[in-house]
Amino acid sequence: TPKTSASCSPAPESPLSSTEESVNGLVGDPLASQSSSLKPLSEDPSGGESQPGTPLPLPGHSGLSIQEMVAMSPELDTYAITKKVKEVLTDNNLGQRLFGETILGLTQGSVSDLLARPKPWHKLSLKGREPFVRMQLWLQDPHSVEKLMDMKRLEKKAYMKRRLSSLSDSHPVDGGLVGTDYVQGSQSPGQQHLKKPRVVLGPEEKEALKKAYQQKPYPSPKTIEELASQLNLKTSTVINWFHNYRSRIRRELFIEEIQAAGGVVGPGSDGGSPSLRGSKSGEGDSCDGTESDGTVETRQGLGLEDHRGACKDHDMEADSEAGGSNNSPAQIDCTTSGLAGPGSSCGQGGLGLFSLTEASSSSHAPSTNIPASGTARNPRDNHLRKKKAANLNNIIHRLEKAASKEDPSEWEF
DNA sequence: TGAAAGTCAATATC
DNA sequence: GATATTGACTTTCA
Repeated sequence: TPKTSASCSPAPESPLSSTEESVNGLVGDPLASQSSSLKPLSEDPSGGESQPGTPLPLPGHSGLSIQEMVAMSPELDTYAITKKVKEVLTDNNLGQRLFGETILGLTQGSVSDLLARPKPWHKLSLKGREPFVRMQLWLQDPHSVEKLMDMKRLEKKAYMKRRLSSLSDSHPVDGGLVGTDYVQGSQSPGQQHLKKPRVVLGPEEKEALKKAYQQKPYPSPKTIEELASQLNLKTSTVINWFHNYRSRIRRELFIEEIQAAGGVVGPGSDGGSPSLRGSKSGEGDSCDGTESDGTVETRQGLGLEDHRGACKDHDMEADSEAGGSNNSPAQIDCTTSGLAGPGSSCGQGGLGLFSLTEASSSSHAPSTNIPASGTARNPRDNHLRKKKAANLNNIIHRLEKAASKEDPSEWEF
């Protein structure tokens, strides 16, 4: 399946060894031949306002759909691609919105997210790879910037035109109840119903949720309900928050791994051995890896009382390592999780498991005996160190759990 | 069926 | 005004 191949396949495609190669060196690449066939930017009769979700149709000459192209694509260096795209956009004063809507068929927020936190190729599903293939094609198109500039001009022209006509009509084009006032979708005004107001969690609520997450990245329904009632939130909000937080922490860690590896993304460079990667059940676990209790931590997790002894009380915003790494995203800092007892000290036995990461980030502490509260030269080093420690601890914990089961079929990773 | 992935779009921030 | 963040939702997948 796409997902399986994305996360577990040994990357059959030829790996790209460097940023430059991956961005510019696609000679012989199936996609390279498509580069010049990138569809000219549609000259939208409506005034150049393309919509997300209706990206430019793809290169026509081969008759390949984007899905087919994605499937055919060799492994791309997503980090290098986004870096290059950001560069080009900045250099040419092109906005994310225009780029997203025109080239990728995505909204500005999605583009921002994608450019800031690209996931490694092998972690992406086919769908997730699509924007990167589009970006790659765009970068390869010698007229890409030119076309986008044209589009920008067209948009500006259309905007001015509308402004003018609205002024002459003396009623604002943007007036009325379009867009933000109504639920997504284009109902006629009569059918429109008011949007649900966006929930904005307060700092205390976020803090409490983070603490709860540190204790249990996968809270039981009971825990969720307790959290919801104590924070006066809907359970769906709490559930969504956990989903989003897990997902975003995971992505943060991808980035960190990439950066720790020197910005080169290749098979394995995200620091995960395939055997450890992509294990759903193993990804991000609770402190004890079970859902058995789910009661005690709730009150503590809400920050209603100090629980520094249980899980480290640190700012998840600044160091989201509690989510673990891409190996097992949700981790608890081993220094305080209570798991770092005898036999599970941070780093012990983890050398091999982290050899890839460590090898590529020699400036960091050795993978063994990672200090609890890092003495790293800068917060980033410290952050990374803690993250690795947490990751190691989690792996050790799983190994211990597995070892405690006699029947190998019961082993859980 | 639950979790992850992917995305939208409102809102915050720069 | 552009970009970043994030709650909510849909789709995909195991």
